Amino acid sequence: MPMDVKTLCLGVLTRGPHSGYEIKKFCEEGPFAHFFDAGFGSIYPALRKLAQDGLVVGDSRPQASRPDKVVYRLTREGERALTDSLCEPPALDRIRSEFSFVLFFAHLVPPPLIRRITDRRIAWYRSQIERMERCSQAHSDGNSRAPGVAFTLGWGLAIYRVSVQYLEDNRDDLLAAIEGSFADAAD
Amino acid sequence: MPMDVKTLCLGVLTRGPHSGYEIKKFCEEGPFAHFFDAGFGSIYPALRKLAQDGLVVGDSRPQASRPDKVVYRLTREGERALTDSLCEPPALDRIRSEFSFVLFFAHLVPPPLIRRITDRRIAWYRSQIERMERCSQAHSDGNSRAPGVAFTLGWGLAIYRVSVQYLEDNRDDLLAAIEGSFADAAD
DNA sequence: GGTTGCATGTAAATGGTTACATGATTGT
DNA sequence: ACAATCATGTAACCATTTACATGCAACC
Repeated sequence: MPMDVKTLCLGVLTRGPHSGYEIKKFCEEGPFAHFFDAGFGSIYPALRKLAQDGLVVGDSRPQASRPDKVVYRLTREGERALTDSLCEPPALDRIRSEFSFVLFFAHLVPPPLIRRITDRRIAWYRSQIERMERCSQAHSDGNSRAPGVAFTLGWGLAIYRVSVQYLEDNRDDLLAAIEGSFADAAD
Repeated sequence: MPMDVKTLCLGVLTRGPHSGYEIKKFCEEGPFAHFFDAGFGSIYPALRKLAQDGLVVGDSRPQASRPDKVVYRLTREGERALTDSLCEPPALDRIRSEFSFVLFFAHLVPPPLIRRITDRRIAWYRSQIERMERCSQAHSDGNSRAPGVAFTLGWGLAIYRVSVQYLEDNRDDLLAAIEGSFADAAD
């Protein structure tokens, strides 16, 4: 088992029992929203499969006027499976950045569009940085049981900050450079 | 067409006619080896599909004692399709980092293993930084036709450098922190 | 009255990886 | 002798995305 949504679920469940919905939330707002993301369409089947394999147990809690909430928790086998896969040599990161792709070919795109998407991306990074800082504060007091949480948060913050810095420092130069070449290309 | 291997191929081919093999090379060693990667099993079918759709043309060049080399070049329609997809609002980056995942759960992994994989990762980043610096020099002279190339390279370098920095600065603290908790967990 | 949040799930389609198949040449 | 580089491709499998389906409660 390399790193798929199943392993993600096992990981989240080490932090306590949760439903599929909550796992999704964790991927969006939690401390590692940055390097892993999954949709309902992959989380629910993953949990079901894990339950079949005995790595998690689902506890169905009936709710008024809502589908039953199914809270999953790790079994011994599940813990084992997770630690086993954590001990396997991690593969290289897979990054698929459409934004970088567009910037790479910036000379083929109208400059105002480059400006717009760059500004948007900077704003998005800023919002993420804020979220991560809040998250960081929430984790700083007490919870030293999982030092990796703060570690990866700090790393993500470092990357996001340097990215904002870089984009702000170099955006205008890039725009100036393509302003000429894009005009040429549109002959 | 969002960003898939087909779009990647179109992008590479703006820099001149190339074979599938060369496109793969470009993904490994070229200036954006960092944010996109694809295997032969996806590149060859992608090129074939693009050829069917008239976005590229393949020119088969017989070679002695080797399979024919098929050199593809963009058509007008292909250029058009690329610029169209470049103008679509880029999706958020998808990152899948097994390494970060392991560090997040560092307290569940034997500390020596954490040290080993972290050292390895730092070494890998270093090698990538060197490669990118070489790449950057190669691109600095003359080639200002595509300013986005240097821009994305610089961005990648900034991220890799800050990552090495962060990992080196915080690795020992992380190890010290888990040394205690891992011993506890293994009761 | 419309949107957001809670809460689960399925089915089809897409897209990509992995493993296989072939084979000469060059370097260690 | 063995590995790596060049060179293409297919087929099976796997994982994930997307779209669909349902429906109440709370807020604006």
